[in-house]
Amino acid sequence: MARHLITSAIPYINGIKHLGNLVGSQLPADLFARYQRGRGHEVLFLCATDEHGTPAELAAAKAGKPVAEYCAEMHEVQARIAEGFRLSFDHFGRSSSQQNHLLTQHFAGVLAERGLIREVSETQMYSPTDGRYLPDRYIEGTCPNCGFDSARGDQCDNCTKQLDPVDLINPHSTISGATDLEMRETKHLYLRQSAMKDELEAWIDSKADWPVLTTSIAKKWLNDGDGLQDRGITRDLDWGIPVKKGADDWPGMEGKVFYVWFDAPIEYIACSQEWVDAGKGADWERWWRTDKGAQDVTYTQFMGKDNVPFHTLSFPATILGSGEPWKLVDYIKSFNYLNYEGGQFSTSRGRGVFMDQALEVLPSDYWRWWLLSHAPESSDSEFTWENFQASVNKDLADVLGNFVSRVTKFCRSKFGETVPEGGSYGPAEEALIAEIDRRLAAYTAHMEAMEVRKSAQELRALWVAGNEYLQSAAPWAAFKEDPAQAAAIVRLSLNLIRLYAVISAPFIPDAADTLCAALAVEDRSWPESASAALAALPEGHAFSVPENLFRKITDEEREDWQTRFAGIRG
RNA sequence: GGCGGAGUAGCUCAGUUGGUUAGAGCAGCGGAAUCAUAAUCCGCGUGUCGGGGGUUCAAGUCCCUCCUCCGCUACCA
Repeated sequence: MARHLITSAIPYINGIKHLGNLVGSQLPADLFARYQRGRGHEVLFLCATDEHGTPAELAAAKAGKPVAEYCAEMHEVQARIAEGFRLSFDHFGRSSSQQNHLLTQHFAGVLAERGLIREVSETQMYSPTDGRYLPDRYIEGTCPNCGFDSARGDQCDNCTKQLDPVDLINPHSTISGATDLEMRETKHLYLRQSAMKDELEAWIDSKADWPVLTTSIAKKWLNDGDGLQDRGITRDLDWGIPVKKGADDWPGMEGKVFYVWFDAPIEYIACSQEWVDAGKGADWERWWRTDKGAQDVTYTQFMGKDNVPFHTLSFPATILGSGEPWKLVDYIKSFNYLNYEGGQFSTSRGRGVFMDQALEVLPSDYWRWWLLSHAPESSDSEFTWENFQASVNKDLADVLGNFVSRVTKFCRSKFGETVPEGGSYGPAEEALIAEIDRRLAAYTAHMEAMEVRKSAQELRALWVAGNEYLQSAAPWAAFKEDPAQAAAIVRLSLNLIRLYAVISAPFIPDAADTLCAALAVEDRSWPESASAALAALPEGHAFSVPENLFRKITDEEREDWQTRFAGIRG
């Protein structure tokens, strides 16, 4: 039995994510986790909320709540929505957990001991009005290069020139509008990634099977300009993990916290400790420590392309730099972006469909199917309501749902609610079984390779094969001449439904559960061969006709949703 | 500007190491069937493979060049 450690990029705490975020990390990770569990492998699937940083503090302030309270509430909100989408995390943790505090401080201490952290004194914009240091992009002013009047402190959106906040003319805080900004000297810790460049590059180069998107981004950062740069891993903030050297204070770093992108990936590990402490597991080290049982673990990470640098470089630098036997990622599956009706999803402008809204409109299976079958793997892809309506109606309601309906109802009317006896399989049945065998192997191979769209395509083809068979076998015609023959056709078709339930579960878990319950299916193990799998329901096995699996989206609904989600949510 | 991705049928997309008349799903048109959620099944494709040039017996596929869109560009996360 193989062992799979699977993590999804952890969503940021300040608000509910849109469907683009979902399809870029959590959803494909869940697909893979469900598939591997279905195959009978041992899986630990982890996700968490990423809770630190300036945006979290500002969102809490805007909500008029202490940041700890705000994060706790938003964590609950995101956890409930994740359940709504049937994201099967073994644990949904928090980067603000006590476990992550200790582990992050541990890593910092070890890295310092090994000479991989240096202290840097630098100047940083401070806003007395806001009472905080401001990240570069929270400062706006006039671009000294092109005169654009809302250039951000890090880069001008108009002329794309990279800037330093001190270059801006008439700089002001985007939080308060305050103009009384001043440069203050402050000390920060930098992770000496540059010292690890060769080691990281050799590691990346050894990953020939990774998606081009993943390796090209990593190599760009490794070799761009002067090569991999050291990275600041602390911030002057109140909310975060206090800077400590292991269990000891860090002289000169009082009142500072670690930067979110230092502690967020470490939460992947801490999350497994939370999982144990929550009573859900017994041993986290056998997943993470190669000296304590993790040497046979396959670790796969899922993320959007914007997260790739942190997962290919910063986090591995932390792991490798520690010199300790932590499990490194084996495969990074990265995704492009999902666009919305000709533009981008926009959190700030409320453009597009957000996870909570999606569930208000339709059950999760509809969304899971569309999003996964259109996952932005090779390039950015686009959500349109028209495509969504057409795909869901055709694939789920017509091809799969109707197949279940016509088979079970025909059986009930002619033979009752038990798998009918009699008749035998002929050439048509053998041809079907051969086709299912072939397609099942292709489907399994695509799932194994995390080829999400191709998997969906092949799964759909398996559903279609059932309709083709049924149409040509025509049990409704056979019944008049040779009821035993009709019985054999129906028996095979009912077994097809059972097979569909089992293999479709990673995509549409609720429908799979409904089918398994209706057909009284006990054994949901992944089929190795079609002939065995299609004999699982024996003659005389009792079942019940399920409600229609999927309803259709009407034109009126589609039009209504199109206008409702065009912008400015709420 | 730099780096990366993309540009293939009305729409969404496949097209391994260059090799017969460039494919799938949807939509559209015609037909079959009537078990079923008016669902299903069968048949139907004259596409400048973004433009131009080149290599080759042979290019969607390799090289050069140009155009368009998108992402990243290290202090948002």
